Amino acid sequence: MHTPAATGTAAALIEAARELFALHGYDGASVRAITARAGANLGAITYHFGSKEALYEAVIVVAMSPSHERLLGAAEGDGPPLERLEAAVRAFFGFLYESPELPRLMVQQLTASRPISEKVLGIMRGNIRLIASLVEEGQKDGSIRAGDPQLMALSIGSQPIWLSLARRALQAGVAIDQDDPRTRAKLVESVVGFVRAGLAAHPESER
Amino acid sequence: MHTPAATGTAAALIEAARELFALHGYDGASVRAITARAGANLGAITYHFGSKEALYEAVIVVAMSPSHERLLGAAEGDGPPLERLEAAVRAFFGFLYESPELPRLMVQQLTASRPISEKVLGIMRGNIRLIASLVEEGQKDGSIRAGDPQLMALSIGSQPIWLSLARRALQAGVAIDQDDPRTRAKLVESVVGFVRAGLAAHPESER
DNA sequence: CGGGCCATCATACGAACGTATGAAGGAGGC
DNA sequence: GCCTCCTTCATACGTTCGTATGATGGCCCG
Repeated sequence: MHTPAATGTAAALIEAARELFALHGYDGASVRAITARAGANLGAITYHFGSKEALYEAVIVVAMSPSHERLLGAAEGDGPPLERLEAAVRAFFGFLYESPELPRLMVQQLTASRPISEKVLGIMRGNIRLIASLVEEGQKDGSIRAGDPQLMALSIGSQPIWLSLARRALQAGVAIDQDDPRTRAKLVESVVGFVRAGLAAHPESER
Repeated sequence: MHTPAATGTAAALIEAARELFALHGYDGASVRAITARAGANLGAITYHFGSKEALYEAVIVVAMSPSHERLLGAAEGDGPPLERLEAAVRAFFGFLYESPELPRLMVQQLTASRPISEKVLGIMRGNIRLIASLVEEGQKDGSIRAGDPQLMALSIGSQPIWLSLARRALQAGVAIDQDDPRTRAKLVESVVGFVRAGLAAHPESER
């Protein structure tokens, strides 16, 4: 019933909630902790959003929304589809690096018991379609091998998402520290190379 | 301090906890709900495991442990490394299909704020090393292109894990229903094809 | 200047949480 | 038959949860 938009307090609540939801999960992030971090009163969530649940929905929609524009920005251009796909992978990595909380929020939505928000599904669908259409374009001009474009898009998207999700585990488990720019660049380029090789129709030697 | 092993009640608690933790997260699954589902008394968790936290640790270790043996079973053999890698991908998919709760439990561990259990890290590390060593073998005999084997292993593993995690979202969002065996087989084979293409050194035509 | 409105505040309420406690049950050894 | 130990049981404790309530503050418009 509320459309709180972006007053100072509401925006601060969304930001604090994004951090705490990502860190501790929906149930693990208490209304008291969120309002305290936002510098707001305990009743602020109820007042601005109606309930904790509604705040969560607002948080994830706000966090996911920019991803599609980022992908779009990387995908447009006049280069060959394969190159634009590589740019999209790099852009997606970049976006996830800037929004490290997003994969955690997404995965909570995907694995929770309640139904997935229609807005979240819509954004996800749009991103998959965008990548799939690039693949299709490459298949038409012969630069990308045959195969279901949608499934290929999923193979592509899996890698940035999961590698961002597992950041802490990779650091602790196999000493891959994505906070180090050089390490991160290596990782990104490895994935880009894997995607390029996985898609390319002609087995031309690379680089 | 307890080493509960597998008495009836303790095993039932682990099973019920695995289901509820996967469904609702650590904080979302209450001790009361778990014990009720296991048909045990409210105090059973404290008695057998000492605390809810210790039960959680037991659950995830028990769930992850078989994965390494499954991968090992698929990876050994005398075929070419690329074929054994494909078998490993298929086996990993199969394992995740039989243990749909596992990715959810894993991702909770990876994204929570508390440190990741050393046992979980150990199993993960073992799986990555196994795949990486297969890649390395293929690079030595020239069948797999150059590149960091560990990073390539991460690209490979990302796909089964994330696609299992996103199962519900893929069903609701892009109508890919992994419960349908034919759909699932298509998905698995698409990933296997992507991995093969992503690794292969010689661009020989496939199939 | 005064009344209306929106935002923030302290505080309270009932419910659910994880854990602690001590009694009751029940099979096995002497 | 009784004593012992392991397990299960009902119940209670203190804490924290999300939300509700009514008072208080400050700004704008008439």
